[in-house]
Amino acid sequence: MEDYQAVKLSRRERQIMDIVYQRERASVADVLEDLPDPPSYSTVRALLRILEEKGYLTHKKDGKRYIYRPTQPRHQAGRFALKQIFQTFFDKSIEKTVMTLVSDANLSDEELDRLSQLIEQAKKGDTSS
Amino acid sequence: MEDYQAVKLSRRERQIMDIVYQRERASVADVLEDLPDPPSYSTVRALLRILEEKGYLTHKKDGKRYIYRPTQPRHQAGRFALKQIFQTFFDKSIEKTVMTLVSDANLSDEELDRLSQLIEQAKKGDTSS
DNA sequence: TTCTAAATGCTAAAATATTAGCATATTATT
DNA sequence: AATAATATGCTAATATTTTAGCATTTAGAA
Repeated sequence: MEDYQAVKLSRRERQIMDIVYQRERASVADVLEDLPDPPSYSTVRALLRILEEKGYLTHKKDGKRYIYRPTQPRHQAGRFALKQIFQTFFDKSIEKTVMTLVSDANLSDEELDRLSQLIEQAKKGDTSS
Repeated sequence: MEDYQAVKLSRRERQIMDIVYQRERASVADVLEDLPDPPSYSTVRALLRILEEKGYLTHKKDGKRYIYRPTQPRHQAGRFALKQIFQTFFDKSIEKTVMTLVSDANLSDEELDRLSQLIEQAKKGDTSS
């Protein structure tokens, strides 16, 4: 099967990773604030510590508190996550995935223009694999 | 926070839901086959039963064995999952998400043409929100 | 510098998820 | 209709996750 990062994570761990990725960096209080069915402060601290032990997060001190960040770059993690999605829900088809996104999105004209450009580039550009 | 379906699922439950969505429908043996770090047959049965109790799956009999299917349509679940992804990793921007997909995809010319068409339609079509 | 508020370190309890195994049922074959 | 092979039903043990609480540290204000 797929060797997707989040496969290994427990429920709370995933929730927390999502929050930290969304915020790019987060204190314990930040995470607690965003967590559904919020547990106690020490619970969050414990989970952040575990995620750091497992190598998914690092922290640095900011004043007297810790600020956590993902170790894996956001963009890279996003790609992994997308891969998982289109494999699972869209017959492994990136085209179908994009179709769904664009159809649902109600993008602005500017956004659509930029996408057109990108696609034109792709058509001309690399025919490589 | 987000009320995303998978938020509630345990690690194994998610793995199994992914497999069933990927296959559209699956027997116990199918699931076992695709599961990373495969557990025992009865383990898989137990988890499928639990997922059915929770309402995520149904089964019907096929000969003497059960075939499980998701209760929520695949496409709908896919949309939810995509939403989660672009909120978490792409600044809530569908455009950025599509950009990443298209850039990484190496789509064929036909696929790119179809996407162009879709975008053209979107430009003309609904200006609504 | 002392004090206070607010943070982390650590450990162990409680809850939940994961697993295996034995009993029973079902289907197809002989 | 008896049998063998292959399913499921159920229950209880084990492992992991999730949690709280007490001890300690830290940074800044008085």
